[in-house]
Amino acid sequence: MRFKTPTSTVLYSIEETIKAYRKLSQQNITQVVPDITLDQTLILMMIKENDKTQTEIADLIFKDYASMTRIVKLMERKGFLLKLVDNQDKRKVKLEITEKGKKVIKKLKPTVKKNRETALHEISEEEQRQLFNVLKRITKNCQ
Amino acid sequence: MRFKTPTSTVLYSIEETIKAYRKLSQQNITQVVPDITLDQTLILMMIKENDKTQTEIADLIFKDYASMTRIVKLMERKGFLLKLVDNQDKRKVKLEITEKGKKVIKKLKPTVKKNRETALHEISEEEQRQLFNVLKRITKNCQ
DNA sequence: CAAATGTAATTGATATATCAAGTAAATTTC
DNA sequence: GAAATTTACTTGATATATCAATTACATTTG
Repeated sequence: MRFKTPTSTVLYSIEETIKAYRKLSQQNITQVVPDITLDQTLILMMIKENDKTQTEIADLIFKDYASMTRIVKLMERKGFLLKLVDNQDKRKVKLEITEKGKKVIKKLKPTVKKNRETALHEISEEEQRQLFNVLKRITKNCQ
Repeated sequence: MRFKTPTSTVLYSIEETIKAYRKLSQQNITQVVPDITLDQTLILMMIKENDKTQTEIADLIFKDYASMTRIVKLMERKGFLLKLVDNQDKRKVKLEITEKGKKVIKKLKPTVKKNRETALHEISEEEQRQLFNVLKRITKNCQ
């Protein structure tokens, strides 16, 4: 069998797609809140949903812990959240959203929703299920 | 309809999958050639297949031109390739693989092939086609 | 309980992503 | 054919990715 050119595999469509989606998302987010990134937005939303530590949130959004530390530092600097030491276990960091952060979430929720709808326009539930299924299997193959 | 948590969308499976694949690929590449990245490997392989300019190769692998400039600079520093000015159009950069670069390609070709096979293990041709199809539609939706 | 081991997070070094602004060469327009 | 526009690439600034090494605290073991 001939060697396929790097971009002729479906794996590169995956890259292409996620880049296109991230670009769209960032552009729309910037129009509503100019000084926040897509990743920061997702982190804010994840904090709100749970009461997890920094590391647990990192796992949820597939971030390396080192990246997470740095993203959180920037978010703290921008006043979106506060880092608090967990009193039960002083190694752990709890993240608390500031008022500014809450306002940002409120403003961006519709944007995030719209981005997803835009991306998944006319992709049926069944197709999404299949996509999810195949992606999960590929992920497992890689682990 | 309730607002979905950021990670409950298929869009985050896409991120998860590509990260897992890149990690696997990088680990296997490093075992064979310790000082090259996955992106650099793909660029080398794309140069070999075509006779394209730097910008054209950037487009093929979905790289921003600024990123491409920097990646190419590092690759030149490591001796994998040379940057040559196109004499027909002096704005354009042609990329030439060095002997060292050629050896690297030869060594890594089986690794790249194996990585793809690992990732796509037991994903049928039909599933790959469908995956490709849906991903392309999502990409278009985002553009 | 002191030593060994494990865990959560940080830091350093290097690579890549992205946008905006800039440069130099080529092409178009008037 | 000089001025305006476009094209190919570069540079600066900032954000994120990744691995390895380190720190601080927690838990386990002997």
